[in-house]
Amino acid sequence: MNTEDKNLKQARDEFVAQWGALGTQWGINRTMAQIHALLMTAPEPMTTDEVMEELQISRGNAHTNLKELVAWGLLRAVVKKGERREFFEAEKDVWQIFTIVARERKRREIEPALAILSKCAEDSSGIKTPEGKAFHEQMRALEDFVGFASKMSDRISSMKYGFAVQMATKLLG
Amino acid sequence: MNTEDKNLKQARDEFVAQWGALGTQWGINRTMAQIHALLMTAPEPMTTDEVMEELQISRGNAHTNLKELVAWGLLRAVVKKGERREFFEAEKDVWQIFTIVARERKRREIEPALAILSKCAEDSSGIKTPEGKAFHEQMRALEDFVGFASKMSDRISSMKYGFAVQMATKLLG
DNA sequence: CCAGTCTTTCAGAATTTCCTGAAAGATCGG
DNA sequence: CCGATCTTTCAGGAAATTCTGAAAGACTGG
Repeated sequence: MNTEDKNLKQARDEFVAQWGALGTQWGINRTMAQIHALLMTAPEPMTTDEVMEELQISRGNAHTNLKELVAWGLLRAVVKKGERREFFEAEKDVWQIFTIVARERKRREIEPALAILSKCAEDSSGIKTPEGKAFHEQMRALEDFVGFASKMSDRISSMKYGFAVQMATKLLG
Repeated sequence: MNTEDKNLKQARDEFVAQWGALGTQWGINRTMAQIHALLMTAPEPMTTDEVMEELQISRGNAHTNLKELVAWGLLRAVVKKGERREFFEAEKDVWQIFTIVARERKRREIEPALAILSKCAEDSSGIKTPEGKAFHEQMRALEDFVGFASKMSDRISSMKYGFAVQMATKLLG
C-alpha cells in the first residue's frame, strides 16, 4: 500500500474512532456511530462481514446496528446482482442526514415531552389554589414552547436545503 | 390535606416521575431531570434534605445533581437570611431554559463534532487519489454544515424571546 | 429436498453509568 | 477553640446498557 492510501486509511480510522466516541454524547451507542462513520466514508457499499472485520465487532452487534441505522434511514440495504448477501450504503447528503436525525430526535425527545406536559396541564387545569394555578401555568408555558419547537422542527426538516440556507443566511447576516 | 392539594401533589409527582424517565432520552440522568422537574414546579426554594426526602434519594446523589444543575445554570443557589443551609430555586422562564440547554448541547455535541471534522478534513487535504478526494470532500461538507449549525445555534440563543417568536412565526405562517 | 450461505435472535457476559452511605471537610455561633 | 450543622467527596455496590457467540431460521441453486 502506498503512502497516500496509508494516509487515507489513517484519517478514516481516526474519523471512525472519534465519531464513535462522540456518538455516546449524542445518545447513540458507539458501534452505531462507528458503523455510520465507516459507511459514510466508504467508496462502495459494504457487507456485514466487512463491517465486522473493519470494526472488530461481533456478528450480532454488527447486524443489530446495521438494521437500526436502516430503520433510521441513515443506511440503505442494496443488492448487487449475482450476490446473495446484503450490502449497505450510507446516505451521504448532509441535509438529508440532518433532517433524518432531526426527525428522529423530535420523535424520541420532543413528542414524549409534549405528551407529558399536555397531560399534566390538563390534570391540573381545575385546581383553584394559588399553588395549583402556578403549577398549571408552568405546565402550559412549557407545553406551548415545546409544541412550538415541534412545529419549527417539522417546518425546517421539510424545507429544501437551498431554501433553508437562504433563510438561515438572512438570519446570520 | 384537602382534595385540591391532593390532586396537585399527584399531578406534580406524575410530572417529576415522567420528566425523570424522559431525561434518559435526553442524555441526562434520571435524578438530574427529576430534581429539575421538582424545582421547576416548587413554589419555594428547597434544601438538599427536602429534595432527598421528596425523591427518596441519597445525600450524595442529591448533592451531585443539584450542583450539576447549578453548573448548567438551570438552578440557582440562594441564601435565606437567618438560615445556614443552601436553598435551590429553578429558572422557570422557558426561553431561558431553552437557551441554557441549547448552549450546553452545542458545547457537548456540536463543538466536539466540529473539531473532529476539521481535523479529518485537514489531514486528508493533500491526498490525491480519487478515494482520498471523496473522503476529504465528505469531511468538508460535514464540517461546513456543522459549522453553520453552530453559528445558527449561537444566533438563536442570543435572541430576545419576542424576536425569536416573531421570526419563527413568520416561518410557520 | 438438501447443502451451503446468509440473516436473525437472544441468553448471558462485559462494560459503562449511576447511586449509596459514610467519612472527611468546611463554616458558624457561642 | 469547640460542638453543631451543613457540604463535599469517593470507594464500592447496583442498575442499565451494550456486546458476544452460538444456535436457529430463512433463502437459494442445484
